[in-house]
Amino acid sequence: MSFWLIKSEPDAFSWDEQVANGVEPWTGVRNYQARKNLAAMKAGDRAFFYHSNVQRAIVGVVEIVREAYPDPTATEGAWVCVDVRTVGPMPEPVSLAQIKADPALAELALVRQSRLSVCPVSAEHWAYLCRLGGWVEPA
DNA sequence: GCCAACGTTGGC
DNA sequence: GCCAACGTTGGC
Repeated sequence: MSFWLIKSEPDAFSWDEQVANGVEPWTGVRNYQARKNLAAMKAGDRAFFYHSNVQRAIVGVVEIVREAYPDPTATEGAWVCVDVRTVGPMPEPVSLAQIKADPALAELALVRQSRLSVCPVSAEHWAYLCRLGGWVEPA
């Protein structure tokens, strides 16, 4: 299983909307590196849901339930999307400031390449971030 | 609102 | 194929 981090501007699509919708097509990615990451996702992989721009924090966890398929919102070009399902909220959202201040997270793609909207997360970083956020597996 | 980083486009 | 101009993203 692989781990990821996906970004959304809360003004465009927020965690609250993700929770309300349950399963959501993750569309609108128009960057080749991000597309490569989307295409590498497998059903059952997990991703952090990150709020960019106004909140700048990991606010929840989602699971990939449908692997890459053509993005219906793309009017040109071979862009793809995946479907993600809400797993649960981070009990204590992990802020970007907190991540940047932590030497153990210096190698995180989120930090190294701030503009990439779909980033891989190593298993070690995943476990570490889950601890920081007080993540508990839902029953 | 500003600016830095970075991706894309287009002229040569 | 290089590089300048420009657009977009995202942190501050």
